[in-house]
Amino acid sequence: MDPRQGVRHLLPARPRHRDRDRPARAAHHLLGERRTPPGRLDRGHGVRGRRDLRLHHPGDDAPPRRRGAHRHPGGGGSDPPGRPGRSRDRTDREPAQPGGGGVMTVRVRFAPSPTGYLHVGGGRTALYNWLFARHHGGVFVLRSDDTDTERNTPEFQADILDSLNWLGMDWDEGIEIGGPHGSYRQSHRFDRYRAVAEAMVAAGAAYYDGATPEQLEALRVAAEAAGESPVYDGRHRLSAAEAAARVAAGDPPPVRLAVPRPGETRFVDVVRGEITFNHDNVDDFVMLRSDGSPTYHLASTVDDVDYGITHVIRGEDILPSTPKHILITDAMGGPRPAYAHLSLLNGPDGKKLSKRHGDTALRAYRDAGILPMAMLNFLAILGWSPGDDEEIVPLATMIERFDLGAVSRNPAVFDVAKLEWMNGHYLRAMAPEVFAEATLPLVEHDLGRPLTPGEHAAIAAVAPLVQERAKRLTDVTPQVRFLLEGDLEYEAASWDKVMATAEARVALEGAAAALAPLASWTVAAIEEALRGMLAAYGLTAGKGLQPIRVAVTGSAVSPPLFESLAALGRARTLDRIAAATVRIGG
RNA sequence: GCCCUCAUCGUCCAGCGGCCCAGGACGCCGGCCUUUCAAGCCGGAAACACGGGUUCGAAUCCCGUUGGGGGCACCA
Repeated sequence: MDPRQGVRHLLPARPRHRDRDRPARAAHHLLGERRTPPGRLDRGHGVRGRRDLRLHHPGDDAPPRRRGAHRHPGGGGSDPPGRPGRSRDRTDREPAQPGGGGVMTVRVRFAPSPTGYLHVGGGRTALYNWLFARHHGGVFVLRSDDTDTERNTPEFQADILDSLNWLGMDWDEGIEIGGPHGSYRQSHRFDRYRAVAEAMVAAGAAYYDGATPEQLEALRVAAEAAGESPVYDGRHRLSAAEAAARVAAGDPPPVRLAVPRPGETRFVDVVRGEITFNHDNVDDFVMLRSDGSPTYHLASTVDDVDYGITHVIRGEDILPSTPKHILITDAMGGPRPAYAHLSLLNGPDGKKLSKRHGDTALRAYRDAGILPMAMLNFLAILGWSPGDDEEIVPLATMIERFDLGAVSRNPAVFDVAKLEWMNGHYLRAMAPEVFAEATLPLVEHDLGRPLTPGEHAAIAAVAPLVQERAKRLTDVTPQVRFLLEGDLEYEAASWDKVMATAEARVALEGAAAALAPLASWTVAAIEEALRGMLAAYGLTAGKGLQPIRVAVTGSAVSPPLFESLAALGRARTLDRIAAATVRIGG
């Protein structure tokens, strides 16, 4: 981060004025020039439809309104005539450039903290941001919210990048690739956050606090007993002199935001509509810790302002923190971004998705043979619908139709069964060569050794048949195991069920006799020989072929038999039939 | 405890006051096809949480109840 930017934004403070709702407003004029006149950016409202998409709120100058009109259709906010009655009239058909103002580029960000593997919920949040940016021709920023130096690891950082790349999402600015705003790592911007916090103190929007943990705890207990919200109201705030004394004594106090009370923060959430928070329930939270490091609220908000983020699309878990972010944004004099809070993902029991429900990390699905496009598609329609009844949605269609206003408000259950169905669909849609190419290395990996040329050829031969039968890439190895060199293992249940029949011995001996003299070892020849054998002995295909299948593949479930035998080769086929015959007898 | 939020089949989504005794998808059940298993095709069971309003008319609007989810740190 360019340190000078901080200086430019942090001109001397002016006396705070008395607007109780927005005490920090004075800082508008201190912390940098106001970008666009209010109202200008608000032109994006020529939209109607399901939900409002506010490209920008005018901030303090005009109350949110559109959503209300929508929610109360009778309330006078009727749609303009001449609009097609299409129910799916998307709200953000309107381009990112509001009519009257200058060009406004949509800028969104995904800002994970590298404290764990990127999980599916994070992936979905990233995807919705990405789709929104691509839909509007905007900018997708990848930021690293790595202020928690204790818990961050390079491994997790790398995993986030890997997972995003795996899904095929690219970013226009951010970590790894840089951009006009510096390193995009919060850990590199502590000076900037501190400067903002100090400027806010100077402007009266924040203060140094002297409350001890014990005092805080006592307040919390008292509030709970009184049936009130456990919010700290700044009663132990320090005077400038006291704060200076603490600093001098080597015991610097933390900086808290001065939440104006009474007061309220109201905003229009793009997916949820109008939301109001009474400041009696908003804490004077710590922005800057006593060690000078920023908390999430400060760092994230400062970055959103500094990076010119226009739409903050994130998980619903941060919805209750939004008034804090708005208060800081206002104090900085930045235009408020539009907020969109996505509902969270749950496990099958309706509880927050966790390891307890199975895999949560994207990486785990990748390792378990899920195709990136399947995961992407699945995540996309988990909480959003492209508008028709299609479930398989090409990427281009997603981008074309993606609409934040049409995103579901319901928490969604992450349904692995549906993911697998979708994965099977994408697996089958692959070109056979591509499938084989993707699959063979995986088989080698499972085996822990390279395939011999013979095995390679045999597996490649049946790959298209396996392709139709796989739900995941990892389903392949078990299905082609019988083609590997070495002894065959019989699956016990299959053997017991099939080989106990009276037809088993007949079929095996008949097959050996029919196959041994074959002139050419082809699928067609094998089929002809075996069907002839069935007819000769009066066996149905079901009865007569299953023993051969078990003898040769070890299981009652396998790729189609004739092709399997062809791939296996005559010698090994006959060996296995002979071995099985002996085994029955013995 | 306090605050926010959500509420249509088991699950995801459609539904934006009459087109809905509610539509699609996954899953489930049955059938067809068939050399097993898949795939595919056909068919079936399966939901507007509850109670009040508003309205000629409500799954759709309002209020309440109940239930679910989230948040309430010098974590993010």
